[in-house]
Amino acid sequence: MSYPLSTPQALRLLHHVGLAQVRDAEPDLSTRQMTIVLSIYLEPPPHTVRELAAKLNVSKPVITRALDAMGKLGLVTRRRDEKDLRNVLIQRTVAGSLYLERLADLVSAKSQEL
Amino acid sequence: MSYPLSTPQALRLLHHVGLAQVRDAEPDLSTRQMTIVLSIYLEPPPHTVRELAAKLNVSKPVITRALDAMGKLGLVTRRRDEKDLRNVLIQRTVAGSLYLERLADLVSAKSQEL
DNA sequence: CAAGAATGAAACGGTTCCGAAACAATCTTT
DNA sequence: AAAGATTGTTTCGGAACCGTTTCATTCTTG
Repeated sequence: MSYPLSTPQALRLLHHVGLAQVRDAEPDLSTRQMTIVLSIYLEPPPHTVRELAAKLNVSKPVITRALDAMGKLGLVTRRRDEKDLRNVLIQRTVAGSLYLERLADLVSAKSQEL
Repeated sequence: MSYPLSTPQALRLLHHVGLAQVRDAEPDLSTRQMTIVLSIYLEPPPHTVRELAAKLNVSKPVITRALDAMGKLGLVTRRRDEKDLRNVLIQRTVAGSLYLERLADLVSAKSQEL
């Protein structure tokens, strides 16, 4: 349980996270990509292209391409659904978990110091 | 003063903010652009291209182009420094303040509910 | 089993972004 | 005043992303 962040505290938190992302030469994810990864890791599976497209209010190709890019980074994987071969099930990876864990620690640490 | 956010809470917070950004058809800022705006509004002026480039660890053209884009959106303005005409002073705008205020309210509200 | 619906991916053209190098304007140094 | 340094912008080719349309595959329905 935590008290709400004040408005300036909220902005400083976002600033800090952004700075860390930008400064590291890491290929930093776009806002869309980041939101997609978070959806996959925070909400219960199974995840499909169609579902994510609907939830984010974007077209399906946007999701497909984001998955291509993030798959190349090893943050997610795709597997065909054996129950319905039209579906593609999006799966988590160890690398993706580590990535988000580091990110969360960053946010958590900064919010503590505000 | 607030207790630190737990790691999953921190990720949910980022997820929520990302979702709001992506769903609104608003031309959503890139991570770099967002970080630049936050730097301009959170840290004391004056702000120059050179200073921002150094702080974000990116090249100067990156800043120039981001300022072009965000200037078009009305989030920032540029003015030449009269003391040293080589410098460009980056300035805040009303629209930019409103934009960040809405964003901060979003973060603040969500952090409260976690 | 044939026709239509659904799913995800690929193709296409246009826009935006990037890094590196080159540039114009201004200041500083000698 | 001339040479060099500094600042921000522009240019260039290449890469990434977007929205729309089209496609291949698979399922569902009549």
